[in-house]
Amino acid sequence: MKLHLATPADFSFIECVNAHGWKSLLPFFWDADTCVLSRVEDFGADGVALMHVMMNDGMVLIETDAAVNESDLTCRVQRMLQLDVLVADFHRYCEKTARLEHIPTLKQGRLLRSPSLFEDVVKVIATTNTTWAQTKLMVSRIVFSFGLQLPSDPLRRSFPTPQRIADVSVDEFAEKARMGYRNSSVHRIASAIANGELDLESWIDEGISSADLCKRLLSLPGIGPYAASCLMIYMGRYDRVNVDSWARTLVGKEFGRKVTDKEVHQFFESHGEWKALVYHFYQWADP
DNA sequence: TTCCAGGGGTAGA
DNA sequence: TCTACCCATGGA
Repeated sequence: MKLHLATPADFSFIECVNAHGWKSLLPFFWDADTCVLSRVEDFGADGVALMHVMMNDGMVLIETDAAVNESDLTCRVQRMLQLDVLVADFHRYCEKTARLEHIPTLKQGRLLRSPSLFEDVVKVIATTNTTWAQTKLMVSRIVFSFGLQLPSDPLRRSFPTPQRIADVSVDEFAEKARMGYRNSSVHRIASAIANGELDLESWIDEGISSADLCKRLLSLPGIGPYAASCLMIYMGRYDRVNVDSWARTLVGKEFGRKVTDKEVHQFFESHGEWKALVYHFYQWADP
């Protein structure tokens, strides 16, 4: 089936997909030559389908290899591409701020995210204290071990639901996912969702303050300041910078010396509610 | 062997 | 609030 979605004038599909590394984590597959983003998606009662997302005549075109619920499909793609996230105010701020002028021109500001907050949480945990190569391996092991097979190509699988992970013991999960000390965090979160103790997805649309949202995210096992700030970016909250080793490197170059996390935060302090996006799309003098 | 990578959790000061 | 230490994993 085919479906078209209208996009805001300040939306760029390419910039959204390329904004960070998520396009390289299964079940996402990004074909840079054709500019088609695809992934296997578990539509529950509608089954497992292969989804292709691309631009067509200024609109987002979604193609699936099986009939699925149109409303469900639309919601998932809108979340993936942050079509519901407003960036106009951020672009206006960038227009009058040094080293940010390129952002509205390129229509940057949206970041590819997973169809569910659960998947984003698991993937962010998989980025902590490890290399990007290891992150990709951890995520691919989760997908291949616990995701559902695509009927037309059993080698491709969906990202598992919390229930699929909760259905196995933490030892079995650890043996297959090999996420090190992160195993128990992921399994605990999946189990809490599966048994009804935790309703992660409801956090997305709740109109709570950034401070309260941050507290909630920090209450999750395996989620610390860095991970919480990353997840807040995906939820349209940019007032906390996700200080990582790359941020310390870049700000350290600006200062010409090693910097503390506090100094990295201070470096972005003047950008107020846009701090995290500024870090993400900042034009560094010597990257 | 040792270090460390897109940190988190904890204890102690 | 800060520092120090340990935490699995796997590549360099």
